[in-house]
Amino acid sequence: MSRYSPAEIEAKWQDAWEKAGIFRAARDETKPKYYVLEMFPYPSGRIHMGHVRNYTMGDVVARHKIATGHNVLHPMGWDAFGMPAENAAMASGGHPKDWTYANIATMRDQMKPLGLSIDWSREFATCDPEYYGQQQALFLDFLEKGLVYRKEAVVNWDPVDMTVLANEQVIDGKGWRSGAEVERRELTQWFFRISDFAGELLDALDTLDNWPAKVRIMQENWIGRSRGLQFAFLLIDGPEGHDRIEVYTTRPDTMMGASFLGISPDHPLAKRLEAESPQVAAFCAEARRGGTTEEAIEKAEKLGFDTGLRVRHPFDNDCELPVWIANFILMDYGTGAIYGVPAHDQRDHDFAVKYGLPIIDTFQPREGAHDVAASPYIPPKPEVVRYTRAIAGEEMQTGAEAIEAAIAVCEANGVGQGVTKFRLRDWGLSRQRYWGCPIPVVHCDSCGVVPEAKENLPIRLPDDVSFDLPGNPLDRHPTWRNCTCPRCGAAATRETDTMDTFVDSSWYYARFTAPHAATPTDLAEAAYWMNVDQYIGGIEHAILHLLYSRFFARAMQICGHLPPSAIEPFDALFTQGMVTHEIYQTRDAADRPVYHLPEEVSEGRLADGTPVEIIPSAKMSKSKKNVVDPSTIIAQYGADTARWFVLSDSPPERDVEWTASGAEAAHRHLSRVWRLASEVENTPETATPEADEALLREMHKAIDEVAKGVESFGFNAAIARLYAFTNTLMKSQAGRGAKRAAARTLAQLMAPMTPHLAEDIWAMLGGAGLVATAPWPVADPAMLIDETVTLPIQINGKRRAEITVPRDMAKSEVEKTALALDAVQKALNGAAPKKIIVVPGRIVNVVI
RNA sequence: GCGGGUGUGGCGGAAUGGUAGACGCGAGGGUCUCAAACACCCUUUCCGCAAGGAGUGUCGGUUCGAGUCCGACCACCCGCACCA
Repeated sequence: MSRYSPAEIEAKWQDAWEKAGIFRAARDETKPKYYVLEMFPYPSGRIHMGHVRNYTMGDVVARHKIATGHNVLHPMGWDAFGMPAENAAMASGGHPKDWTYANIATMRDQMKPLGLSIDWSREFATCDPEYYGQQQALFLDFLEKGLVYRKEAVVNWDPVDMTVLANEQVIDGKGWRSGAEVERRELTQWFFRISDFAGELLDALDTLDNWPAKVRIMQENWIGRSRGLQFAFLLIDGPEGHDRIEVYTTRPDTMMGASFLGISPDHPLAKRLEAESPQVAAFCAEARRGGTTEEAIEKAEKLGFDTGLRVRHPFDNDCELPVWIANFILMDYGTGAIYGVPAHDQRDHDFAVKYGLPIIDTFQPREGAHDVAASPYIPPKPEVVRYTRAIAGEEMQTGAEAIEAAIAVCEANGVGQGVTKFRLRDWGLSRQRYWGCPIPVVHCDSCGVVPEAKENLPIRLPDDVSFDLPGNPLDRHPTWRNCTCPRCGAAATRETDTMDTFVDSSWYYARFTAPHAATPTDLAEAAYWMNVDQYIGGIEHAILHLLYSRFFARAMQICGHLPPSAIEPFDALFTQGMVTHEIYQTRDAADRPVYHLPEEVSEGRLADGTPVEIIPSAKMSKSKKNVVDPSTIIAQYGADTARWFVLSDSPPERDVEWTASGAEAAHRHLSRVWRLASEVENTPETATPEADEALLREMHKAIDEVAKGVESFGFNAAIARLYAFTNTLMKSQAGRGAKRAAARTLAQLMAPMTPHLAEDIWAMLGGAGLVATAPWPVADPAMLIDETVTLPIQINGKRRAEITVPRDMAKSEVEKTALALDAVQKALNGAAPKKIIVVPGRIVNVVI
């Protein structure tokens, strides 16, 4: 073989790794453990470049950790339940199970040629009964501990997917998957008690130092803690059973400015009135409809209905406030009722103006005036204000101080109490779908809802189902739901709802530590391997998956399935950018856009010569046809080229644009490296000691900088450094020994990124064993410091000259040398410099 | 509206407060070849023939020295959004 032949060497080395079993993980107390995990894929059909980028990053981390003496766990599996499988079944008449497992087989076959350091013996799919059976066991444990419960609730109903969605899965009033307008329905559903953990999940974010700040902030906002006062207004002549309205406010300091009371159309009082009055019913129907329609319209239109009822202000017996039903008040936040202070709140102001309600100023800024009739006065930042209608001090700093003072006064007067509320609500997990984990409970006429007995797990999905009708096939299955009550033995029916697929991905990381255990986890294995030291995936999971997983780790710990140390499952998180590509577009006869695959376009034209419009790079997507198939690239250039390219060019957290020229350049470079290595043995033995020394110094610098890049997710910088070192090596006049050492080190440094090429070179140059397990090279600090340094000479901060001097030359000597320069003398023009700054080894600045 | 982020050549991007533009792409020129492919070499921030000057979104500040720190602004991107 005389030229770089990736197809040959990649198969060869993958085989060698497999035979050596070096990626198989086992507990070993003598080594530090390292668990690296990439977010497991949904088996949608084929892998895409985004997967390649994600798994390559994880592989670089894993291989670097192996080389630095860690016991590495690097598993892979499949997030295999979900709607697309059912949709495919509905469209083509197949079975979701067949579709899913076929996709898994395809994608596994596509992934293996990438040469990832994965322990495939731990592979599982969440749709394997062995996995979801353990998930059912977890569910039963959660049920026993009160971590999951059943309640009737208004839920988000996706009319297209015909299932319920969690709040987190509703984006802009639309289903996260189907994009359909979400409706509100009242159903009895299962919920995880995640809101009980709201405070803890929020506080613990502070401990996640190695998570991106962005993700922590997003979770913080999502959990949404607020501090306020909850109290009641007494109703005057309210309907029977309604003598008070509870409200929650974060601004009790402005309570004296209240001019109306608003309740949600879903508030119990509103419902009571609705039953009595067709007018109220009509209004509430209108208001509810508005709740999920186009946001822009909703925002503009505030709708209110005066009930005619009145409440008494707790601090002013003479003050009576009207009770309105308003469309902007949400039943599921706070108490579903508010008091409006138009003078100090934009929303209340809009409402008051529209319906002619009073605007009562409760404080004014000390300087200047503000007409609250025109717009509400909201202090831009905490400032001292004078309360004209105060419940605490007359003069106070707005913000937290005023609010706490007002709460204290209210509590002292028996008006409510200070409370902390969260935006986060319980996680509804019931889905009216087939292709998910069955909820292991039965409904018994005499015993009610009964947990399934653990020995009956897994409750398997039936295979004989049809998808010719919308809705849940489990509901219409003739026999599957028939069972006996685990408690009384009478005939009973199974729950036909399945679990949200986010449940599956909320604990898979723990299952990987003992994928074949007869219980959800094996505590000894979990204690050894957890936490995940480095988790890598997309930012799109910043809230849903990562928040649910954090809840699950806590819940599993309560049930004894995880050790206390695993309360936060992911020590470090890295969110990688996407792979993008230009979009090639033409227009059809009706001027509609037609997209073309990159391989159909050459020099801006289709094969028939039609020019294409080039639309700037965007995330690869099948609909825009701006995709390249990893398997095609591997066949053309090899996996190492694909790996090298997705890591180069852009920082890993940012998007990287896939270009044909970039891929070719990557391949060209790898060919050059291979050729360079293959020619090292032809290098003459003799060379100058200076050339050898210079090359070895460069080698140590490369070791130092590449290691820093690899350790800090600076893969693009590490690769740039490797390019530079390769260029140096190619031009070097050093002798065979020095070149061999340098090339071998180059192989080691490249091994995390291009493992096959690295093995081949390593073997070629007589490296012992596999480079994958060879100890990572260590830079000699002495070799990082040069004997002479080139110092830029600045005059007033502008570079004007440079001098090359011995590294340890005395400051005074450097100063003297610099001052003697023509450029400096010319600038000084006979005068003495005001000041000379000498930073040893760095710079000289002459101030004139 | 609230929260967060990012602005550096034709492009992707490098730069512990110390030579801005590493490395790659693209472009231009050249060597090899009958020719091409492959490979290799040189140039490539801008203005200028040059000497030299300007330059990291804008305006200010701190500093001997600012892409980097501080303040204000502009632009773009992302997340959340009638949350009381």
